[in-house]
Amino acid sequence: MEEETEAKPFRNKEKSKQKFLYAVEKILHTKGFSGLKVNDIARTAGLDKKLIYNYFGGKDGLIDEYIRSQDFWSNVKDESGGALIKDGGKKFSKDMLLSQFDYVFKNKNIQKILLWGLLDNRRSLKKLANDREENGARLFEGITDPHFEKNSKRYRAIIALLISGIYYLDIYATTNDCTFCGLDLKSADGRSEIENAISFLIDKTYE
Amino acid sequence: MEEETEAKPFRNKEKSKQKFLYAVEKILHTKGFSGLKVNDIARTAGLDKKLIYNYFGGKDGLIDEYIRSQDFWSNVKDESGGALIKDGGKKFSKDMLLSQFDYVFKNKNIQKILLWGLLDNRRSLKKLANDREENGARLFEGITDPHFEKNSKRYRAIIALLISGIYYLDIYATTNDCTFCGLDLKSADGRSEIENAISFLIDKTYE
DNA sequence: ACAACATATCACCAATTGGTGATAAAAATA
DNA sequence: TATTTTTATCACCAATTGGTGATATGTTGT
Repeated sequence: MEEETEAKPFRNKEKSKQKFLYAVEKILHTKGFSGLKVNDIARTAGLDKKLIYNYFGGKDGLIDEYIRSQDFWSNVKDESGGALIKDGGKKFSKDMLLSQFDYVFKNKNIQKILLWGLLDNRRSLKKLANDREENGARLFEGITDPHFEKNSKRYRAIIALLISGIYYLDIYATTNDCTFCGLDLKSADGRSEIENAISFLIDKTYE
Repeated sequence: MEEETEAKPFRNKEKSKQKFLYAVEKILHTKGFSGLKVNDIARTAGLDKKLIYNYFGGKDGLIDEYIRSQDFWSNVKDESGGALIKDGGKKFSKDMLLSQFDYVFKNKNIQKILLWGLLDNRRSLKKLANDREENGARLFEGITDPHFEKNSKRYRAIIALLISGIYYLDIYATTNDCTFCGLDLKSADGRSEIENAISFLIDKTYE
């Protein structure tokens, strides 16, 4: 059934590296952090563990490369072309928060990496944090800081609280069956309630 | 120097159990979750690991008991004696959130346990979650639900977001040097900015 | 004193961990 | 073809993991 063109080599370094990266993802998804053992990773990838040392310098190097391969902020884009500056970034903020709430809930890999950022502080995780900060800087310095003037820092604090709350609730909803403040964060009903709250708070902030 | 009364027995089951619980805390504090190995725990406690199996049934039992020993919500009390119902729980909500922001930041053990709630879902962690839910239920059902009526669920969602945000930011601040939304969450300045935001959002919610 | 019991230690186990040098097999090059 | 380089496997290592039965030592009651 799977007749491959024999032209491309059977042994392929890049393909093998990809297999390892995918193995990390798979184990992370099924067993969590504690399941990330070199032996397991190699077995999952269907390759010898020695290659992990040859190609990535060890388990840490492999994990670092996996983290770097996840492009977290790719879904947050300013699609309106700068026309929204007039509202002080209100619509952009709201859209960004709501899309993050949905994105992080669906993307379990990102959840794991966010958790990593709370457990460890690897070098590779700092790249992610810096990405977030740089991404935010564009919004803050360019749009909201001028709009809120004296209260610009309070606005940053509000966004920090909401982003963090969104992360936490999404991760909590995934690993936990329990409700949070009486809301079922897995149900469409509970989630739309959170969305309403986000929208409401942004509206009030811009009043 | 340490002349102890020879009356109390040198071998003491309860004292030994306490040593194990303290060892868990110590390791959690220094090495984190991954350092919690039976051998290390026993060595840290200065006792034989066999006792962990005798007294707690194993590592999991020990950890469960450690988690149960942490009384999370002890610091959240309604000290006003019901006189604050007239304001719809506004002051209580604000005080509760602000004190949690401070408490979780200072209490690193609680941070670890909160993280645990996002990683695992142990039985013992559900007790904590239930405590939080029951604690919240008193506030919601008794005070804020009647006050907000139709919007009672939105209020719950707002509190959920703020509590979660507070947890995340506190944990983030502890394990990370980086800023969050341009705010230094370790500095008094950055933290008071968050406090202002919490206060501001609650005010707006009650408007 | 003695036994009976609770408390704690020890020696040892199999399985798994991270890690490496020698070697095989495939590809590229000549 | 023969040679060299890259890619991958294998066998093996020491250290650590969780776990237990036999044993020692302290404590209590008679």
